[in-house]
Amino acid sequence: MTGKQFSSVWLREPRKATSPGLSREEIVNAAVALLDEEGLAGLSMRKLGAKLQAGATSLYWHVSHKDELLELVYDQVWGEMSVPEPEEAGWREAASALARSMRIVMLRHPWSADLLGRMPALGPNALQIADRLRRIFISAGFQGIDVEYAGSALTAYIYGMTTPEVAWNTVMGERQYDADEMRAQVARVVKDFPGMLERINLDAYDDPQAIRETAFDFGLTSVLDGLERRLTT
Amino acid sequence: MTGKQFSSVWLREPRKATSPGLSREEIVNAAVALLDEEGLAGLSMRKLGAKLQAGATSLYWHVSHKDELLELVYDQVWGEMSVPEPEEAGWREAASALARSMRIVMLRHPWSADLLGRMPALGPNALQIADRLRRIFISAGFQGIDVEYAGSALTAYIYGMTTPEVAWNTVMGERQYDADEMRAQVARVVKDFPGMLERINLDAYDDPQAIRETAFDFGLTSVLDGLERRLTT
DNA sequence: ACCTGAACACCGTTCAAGT
DNA sequence: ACCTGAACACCGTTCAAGT
Repeated sequence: MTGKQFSSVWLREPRKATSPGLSREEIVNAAVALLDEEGLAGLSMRKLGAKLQAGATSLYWHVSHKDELLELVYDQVWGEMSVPEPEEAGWREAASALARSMRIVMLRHPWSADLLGRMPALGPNALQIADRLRRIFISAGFQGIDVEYAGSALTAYIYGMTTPEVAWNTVMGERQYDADEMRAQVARVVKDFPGMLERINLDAYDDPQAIRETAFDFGLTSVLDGLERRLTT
Repeated sequence: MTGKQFSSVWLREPRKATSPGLSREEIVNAAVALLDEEGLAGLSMRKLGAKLQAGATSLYWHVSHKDELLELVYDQVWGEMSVPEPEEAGWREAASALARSMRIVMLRHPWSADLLGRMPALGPNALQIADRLRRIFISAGFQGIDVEYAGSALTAYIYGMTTPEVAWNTVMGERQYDADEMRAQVARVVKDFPGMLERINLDAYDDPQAIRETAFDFGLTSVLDGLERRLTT
């Protein structure tokens, strides 16, 4: 309709990093802090302005709209991930490390789960990880476009798995629920599906932390095994 | 902080489905229509009220807040998915069908990608799919909590893969970009990573549709192979 | 039982104006 | 070059009041 042009902060020159006024770095750091404290819904241009002791609208000089700000903080998140050089560590080791690192960072910055997969990842940190990801599957022996397919499958698994975990933590963090009461409520709603009732008592509402980590590794091993199989056939 | 209680539309009795006034069904249908037209950001209580020829705040009688409305439309989406009975179709066939169906539905209702994995799925339709998912991996031979692990891995892959696809479509749908120009812009930003430059010309910006489907199937086969391997070791 | 309007406390963004 | 305040067009939600 409106004919909006494709745009990204990373496709235009940043404001000169000169001395006076707010720097991009200051803004991003304050934004990340605010996001960590109050979540994605808690980040408003007004609050961020206040945090920087500036007028709410001053930010629009450094950033053309809120989405650009989000692109900036998004890349900051990619910068927190650590992935070993695949040529040294071996591809499976590197892939596992990437997966676990991505999960940890998402759990540390719950709001990042809302950005992952929805926002162009063209920032320098994101590109660095993307390059390492590519080299992981190159060194595994994939060729041509399969390198990309394998990479997509891995990252899809990682954040597809971690997003619900983050959402769960967020809901649970706001109020400590009684495990038995939750079980009872879910049981009520699930009563028409007898097979699912048993399962409710299987998985512990009590220590989700450990279970979720096991679940993550279970799936990760499966994905890597499945990808490895593509190489031999 | 606020001590918010865990709550869900599905945990309390609905308003009586009596004759007068708005019905839950009317509301949900109108909401889905509005979402399809204008996306998640386009759904406001005010607009939905107007669409129903009602005051904006009338909705609060049927729904205690916007999140409950979203839970309702969310379950509607689950209702559009079709999964064969795993005991008849065989587990791999059923799993593939579920995956493809989920992807299609997400592409049809782009806003659903923003809800998946973030919202409790306790509605009747969601539970039905969850039950089928469970039976898929039961009939595959998984036992105990592994049934759940396998199910989580599969669904994580599906929406981890489809969410970026939906986001891409949304961005692209607003304006038709020139494929060559996009390539050039990405090339500029990626210039420090020589290995990635080649890749840009590999994957066609021209027919993403077909490529994305191939990518989806590639990863799906891998995930299923990897899960199958858990059974034999 | 169901709906209304006014009101409250917010949003992102634009823009003329200031220094 | 950088920042400001006022203003515009929105939000979700509450609540007293209506029928």
